[in-house]
Amino acid sequence: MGGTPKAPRRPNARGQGDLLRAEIVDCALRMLDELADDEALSLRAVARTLSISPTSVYLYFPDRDALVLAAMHRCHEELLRVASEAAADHTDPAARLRTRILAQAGWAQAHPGLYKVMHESRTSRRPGMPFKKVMLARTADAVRECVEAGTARPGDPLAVALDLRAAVVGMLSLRINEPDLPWPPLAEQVDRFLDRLVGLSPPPAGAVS
Amino acid sequence: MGGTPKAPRRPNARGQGDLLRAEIVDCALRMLDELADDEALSLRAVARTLSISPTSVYLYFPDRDALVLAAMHRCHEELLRVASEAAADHTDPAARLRTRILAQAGWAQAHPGLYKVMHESRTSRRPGMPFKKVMLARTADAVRECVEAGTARPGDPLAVALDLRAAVVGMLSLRINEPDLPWPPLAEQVDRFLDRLVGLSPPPAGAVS
DNA sequence: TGTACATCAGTGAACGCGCGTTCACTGATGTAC
DNA sequence: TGTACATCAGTGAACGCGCGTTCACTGATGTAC
Repeated sequence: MGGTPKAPRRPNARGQGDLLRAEIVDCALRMLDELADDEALSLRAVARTLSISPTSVYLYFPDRDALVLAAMHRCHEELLRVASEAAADHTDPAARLRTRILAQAGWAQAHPGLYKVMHESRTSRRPGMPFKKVMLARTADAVRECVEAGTARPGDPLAVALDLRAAVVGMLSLRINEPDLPWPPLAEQVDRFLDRLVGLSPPPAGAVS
Repeated sequence: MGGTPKAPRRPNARGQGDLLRAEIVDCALRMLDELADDEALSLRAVARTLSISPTSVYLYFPDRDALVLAAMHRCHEELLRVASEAAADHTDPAARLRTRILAQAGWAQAHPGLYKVMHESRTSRRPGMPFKKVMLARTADAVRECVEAGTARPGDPLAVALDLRAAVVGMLSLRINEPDLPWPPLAEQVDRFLDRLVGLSPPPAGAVS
């Protein structure tokens, strides 16, 4: 995937031009996941993979940059959705926080390249990409719920969330960048962070791994 | 720095050819720190900055890749040296561990681009770059000293070091990539990680900020 | 029912750029005789 | 003391490549009359 061009294609039906736009974003996301580097993605490579002309991309995006931003925007939304959907399965605040973290971690392990692009790339630091800020705010909200429910150690939810996110982000980054280290099971390490940094007691039983 | 070429230069004296090699590595390191991306460094840009011909680089490195690896190798050694020198100032195991972590953090904040290149780049993941493994081993040794001295909570030093490094690496990565978040003072956050994750009591008094 | 025309989705050739790498070379300096 | 020569540090021109972007274009499909 990403290197081998698909078969030649027929133009989309009249009025269905935006289908190609979605395909371009899709393809860019797949390639970004493989490249793990937003600067390495080339508009021509995307076009080649889709068997379209490079100029066709300009029908939907003013330049290469806009394509990358569109891809990252979609990724951002999907990641927020994954975490929120996972949290919606639970009513207990502690389980909600834990599941949210595990969902993010699962997504990161499934899409390590995209994780790097979203968290570590130059483009992710640009204005208009408040990605990590939103993630932090969501984590802080989940921590606050736990504190208010009395299941977490009292404290400033934002400060606790900063500690927790640092630990989780670092763990994921190291697991991706240094997979050969003797990593414990992911859920076990996450639970230790929740216990030590948030003051959350270990969960009752099995959940998402 | 990095963009403006220096004045034209005279050839080094006979027998002093390796001086240029050192200058090339130096320059590559400065540019890597600015670029924060090993793939973005071009051999031609290095030559341009030093006012030498691109072909001169080939006198000392077989190709662009070898230049990048040489730069990262030097960076690796310097980072290890910084941490060890800082630790050598103390005999108390807890202070040694704390100072080591703070030295690494200080270096990362002084050289954010190089930090990213060393920790997050594609090149850093290649065989022959056991950079993060060595850092982890040093941290584990420092933790072991604390456990044996009874100043840290008993436990497997390697597992504790993995947790601690995850938190520290994530904190540094987030501080670099998302400087606008409401970060507490660095030493304060490090001490909290040492307390919660290692079981180390807070230190007596002031130290490196 | 036919026909002119607007609209739509997409193309092909060409541009200038910076890159890594190659090759044959220069000009100063030391050394053997 | 002179001179031929080897060695050394470094250069200049050229190559082919993939890139982002531009421009004028094609060919099918719907619509107004």
